[in-house]
Amino acid sequence: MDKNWYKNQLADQDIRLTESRELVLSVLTANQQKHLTVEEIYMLAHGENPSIGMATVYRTADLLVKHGIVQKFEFGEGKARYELSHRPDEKGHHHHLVCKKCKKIINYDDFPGEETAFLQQVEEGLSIRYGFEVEDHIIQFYGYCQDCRAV
Amino acid sequence: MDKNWYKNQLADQDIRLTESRELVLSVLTANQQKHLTVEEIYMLAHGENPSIGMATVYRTADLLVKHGIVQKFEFGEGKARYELSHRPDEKGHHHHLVCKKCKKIINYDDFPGEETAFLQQVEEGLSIRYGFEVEDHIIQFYGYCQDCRAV
DNA sequence: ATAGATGCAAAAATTTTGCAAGGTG
DNA sequence: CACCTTGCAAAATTTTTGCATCTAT
Repeated sequence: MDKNWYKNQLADQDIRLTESRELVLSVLTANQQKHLTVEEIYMLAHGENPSIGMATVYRTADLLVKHGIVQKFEFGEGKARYELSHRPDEKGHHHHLVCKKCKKIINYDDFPGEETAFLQQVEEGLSIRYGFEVEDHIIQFYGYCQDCRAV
Repeated sequence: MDKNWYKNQLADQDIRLTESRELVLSVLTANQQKHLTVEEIYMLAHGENPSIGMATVYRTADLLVKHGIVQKFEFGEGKARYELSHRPDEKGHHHHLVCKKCKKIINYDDFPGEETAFLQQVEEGLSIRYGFEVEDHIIQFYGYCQDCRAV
């Protein structure tokens, strides 16, 4: 991925490119498979540039979510996690498995065909029946991972 | 639904049937389509029996979630919501649409065929490829509702 | 009788906000 | 230069916990 891929996206949406925002985006870009918490983003960003504050990370994350650049997830831990967004047809698009015992979060991306078919049907139906225009979705499976299931 | 349907479920899982738990379950039973917050459950329960405390509602909700009787949802509001669980093939099973503008949460349950097929394939695949045993899933669509889309 | 459940209040943890100062287009 | 953004600290919110008391089995 281009090191500065987000500059156009930001400019196009009238989001000022500030040092903090670049920093948050670079942290998320370097950890795309990791669903980071605000605290984790803050620590990583702070390591690069200690002048950044926690509130800015919260505000930046919200802003990027609102503009569709970042996706917010919650896994019942009492805090949110963030990842760069990937469209369903893009490389990098994935969903999550959450282990109820060890709380591990596993990414998976193995069912593109089935998912596309399912989503297409659902989104079409929602548009027709509810007048609802889907922009995004979250699919999570809860259960027991290989390690915890064995016990 | 039988007024006391949960008594057996609780007994079978060695959960003591206390007044508070009965109260929380009766509130959830009476509001099955409503994804209540803890505070809302507390207010309704407290109206019936003022001796119940907030901490008990938190503890009871957790307990019921752990035993699969209740499902916990998060919609990015900074607080959790709870509903009685319904298996995918059960009447009452539904998913949620969340409007990004007005924050309305809409239930939908009209895609049993597509969903069943999709879930079956995915859950089977997850079991084979990841050794992950699925117990539950969350599917949410984010976008704009009829009212907010119009603007 | 005994292990488990409850209420209350205090504490913890996460997220939000006000405001003066600084940065971006 | 006007407006937006930031950092800091304080505040607000939600959730968790300790402990003495009570309760279900």
